[in-house]
Amino acid sequence: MFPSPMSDLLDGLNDPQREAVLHGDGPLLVLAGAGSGKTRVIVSRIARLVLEERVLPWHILAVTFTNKAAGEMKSRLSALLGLAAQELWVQTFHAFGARFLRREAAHAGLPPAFAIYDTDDQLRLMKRLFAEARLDEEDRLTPRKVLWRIDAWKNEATTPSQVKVPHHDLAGGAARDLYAKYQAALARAGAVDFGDLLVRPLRMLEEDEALRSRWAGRFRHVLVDEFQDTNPVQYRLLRHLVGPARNVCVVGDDDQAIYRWRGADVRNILGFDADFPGCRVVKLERNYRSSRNILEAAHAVIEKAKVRREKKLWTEAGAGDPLALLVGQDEHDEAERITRAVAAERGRGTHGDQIAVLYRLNAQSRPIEAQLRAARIPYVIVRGTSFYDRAEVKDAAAYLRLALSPRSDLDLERIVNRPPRGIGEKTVERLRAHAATLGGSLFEALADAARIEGVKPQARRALAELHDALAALVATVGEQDAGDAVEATLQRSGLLGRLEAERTDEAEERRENLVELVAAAREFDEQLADQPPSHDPDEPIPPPPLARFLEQIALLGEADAETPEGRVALMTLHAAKGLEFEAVFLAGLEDGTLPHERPWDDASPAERLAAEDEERRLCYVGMTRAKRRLTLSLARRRMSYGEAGAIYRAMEPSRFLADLPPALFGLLPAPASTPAPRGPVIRRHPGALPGEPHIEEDEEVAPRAPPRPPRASRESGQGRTVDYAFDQRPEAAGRPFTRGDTVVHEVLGEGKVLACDGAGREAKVTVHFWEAGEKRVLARFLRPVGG
DNA sequence: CATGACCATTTTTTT
DNA sequence: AATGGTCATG
Repeated sequence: MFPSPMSDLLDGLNDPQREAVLHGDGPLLVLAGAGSGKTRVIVSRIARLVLEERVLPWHILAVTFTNKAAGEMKSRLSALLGLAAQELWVQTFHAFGARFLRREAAHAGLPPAFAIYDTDDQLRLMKRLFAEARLDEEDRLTPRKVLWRIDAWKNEATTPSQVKVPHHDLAGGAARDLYAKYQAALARAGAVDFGDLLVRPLRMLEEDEALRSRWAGRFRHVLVDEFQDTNPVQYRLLRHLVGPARNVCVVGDDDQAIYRWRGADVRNILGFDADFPGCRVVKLERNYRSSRNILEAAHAVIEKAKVRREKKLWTEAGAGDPLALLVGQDEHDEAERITRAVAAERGRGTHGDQIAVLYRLNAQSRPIEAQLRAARIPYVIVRGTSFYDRAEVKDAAAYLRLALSPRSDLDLERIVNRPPRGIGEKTVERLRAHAATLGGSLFEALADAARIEGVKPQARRALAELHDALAALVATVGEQDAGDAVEATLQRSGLLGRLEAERTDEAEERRENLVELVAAAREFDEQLADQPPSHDPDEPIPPPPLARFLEQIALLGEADAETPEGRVALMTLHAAKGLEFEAVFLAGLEDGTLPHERPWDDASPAERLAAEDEERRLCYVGMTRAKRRLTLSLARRRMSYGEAGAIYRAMEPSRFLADLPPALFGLLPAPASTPAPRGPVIRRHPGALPGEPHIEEDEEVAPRAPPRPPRASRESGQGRTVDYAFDQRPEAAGRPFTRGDTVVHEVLGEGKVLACDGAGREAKVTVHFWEAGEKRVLARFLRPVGG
């Protein structure tokens, strides 16, 4: 007998996994703990639907939250289904929204090649509106804060006219007015922002019966990954897309809900079975990823969350290595210790790309990068964007968007004097005024440059030249491949010429970035060419390649770029969701960093608790990324804004550390005591608000502590232990423990070995520790090396 | 109008 | 630290 594709799909699945894959029609909720094989379940289920149930690929919609997740799913499906996989609708919610709006552009009142404004565009637009409304940050209202509110409104599908603001809330009222103006500006430019990608399709579906039934009948199966992170708009959108057969499968884990700040509502998953009566619920609680120590630790943290569904993952894996804790004097020292430990990890044969350093804030990556670079350890920063965030690339993108939709005033304002062509603020003001009298866009005013009042001949000529260049691009770009369009634009705009003329290293780097942009566009063209012709009868005429390329840039950043092999990955905890590594380093376990605290917001107590819960889940997500080894680290003090201020803030170890059972950590011989380095330290005086530090001035700045020797030294004995942690694992001690040894426990502090049996490869050690004035006993098995 | 010096502000987290 | 904005100067 030949193995059927089906038996391959089910091979090695446990019972609940099988149940989820084989579930027939009707709603299905899969509660999938970290590392429980959830992606495999979704992928196998989709493959089964296509292979077994003969569902047409374009009748299946699978949505994820991140591009990484979508990419992973697609590539696994390609392996199972071949070319058919390309016709599945597997994408992020936002990418789906964009696709929806492209199809229904006419209906939505959008140009077919509408632009997608990213955060940066949004901010610039809002600043412009502030300037026009002559609002100088009244009532502590800043462009950023307004955008924040708009985002929140959009997450709940609230239109400007639906916004309810109490009379006395002046800032709220102003924000609402700005929201209306902001939407009007987007409409004028024929653009949408990220929020619109979800809200507009939702409104269209809610308002148009015919459209609704068309889309509700379109997908025979809808699957949603990371369902715990859906916000109200996404959820309502989803409900419209689920057809009458109610074939909806959602997969998620309330313990991994980390997007509350973006409007995600865990109640979507907690109440799903109520919303879809008769829903089958499958729980995946067996973890296949991590050692038991790691799971225990993660569970100890998540268990303390105030609001959560009680559950516990289990595993058949062994205890594995103990956790380790590195304590640095400051963020540099922390980074140094992490780097040494990473080097040791690689020394044991772990591949670089199986090692990750995770942190709460992007800013934490800097010192770690510096140390890794110094140690010549190759690394990558995994971040949504970076390449496409560069100024020159954004300039180029603005030209490209203008070429597709010349009405986009925001883009025109950005590039009107880039490269510098002698058009200053005054000229732009006149241009704007002229556009206003014409009642048209800046581009139309530009066409009429000859008649703008009060512009000097020189500037007038510059305006006319810019218009000619843009008009030429507008005429050609729609017909071209993305690569050709980008190349022509870089030439015609003068962006490239300017950088070539400038003979500095910086200009050269910028020029290379632009060349890289052309290469990316060409690669995109090739991908398009490789795609098989669609079998979907509803497939509309595709928009110009350039428009699709720009969409990819807006939605994807460079996340799609292949992850370089063998490099240690650095990323935020948010970015790490859904990934796994042999060894994980979780940095910055301090109160204030993780859990992160925002001193400036005056949230209600309930808010604060909910926020702390989310930080806990974030910590949990980070810990559960690790398969075999988990190392936590912290800095005892941390510099706030850069080196210049030279102001440290003293940090307390994270409250989450206190939740970890001490026995999960390794036991080590006591290190030589090192005096704490002296330096200016900020302490919060009792009763002070966070963020209002008291600076202790009596301490002198001392050079940073010299790097520690990598091996534990033995001589201390009595000495007061300064660090309560030490960054070697037991085997690094180089010899077995004996009675009377002074040891340092990474959490409890210093203790003495009272009993010790077994002399060979394993020894049982009983140690007494003094913790907060209380004597505690710790017993553990250790495997010292050598002897 | 362009340029450069000086300053204030910034930090969550991502699509 | 790095960015963005304001102001004075050429």
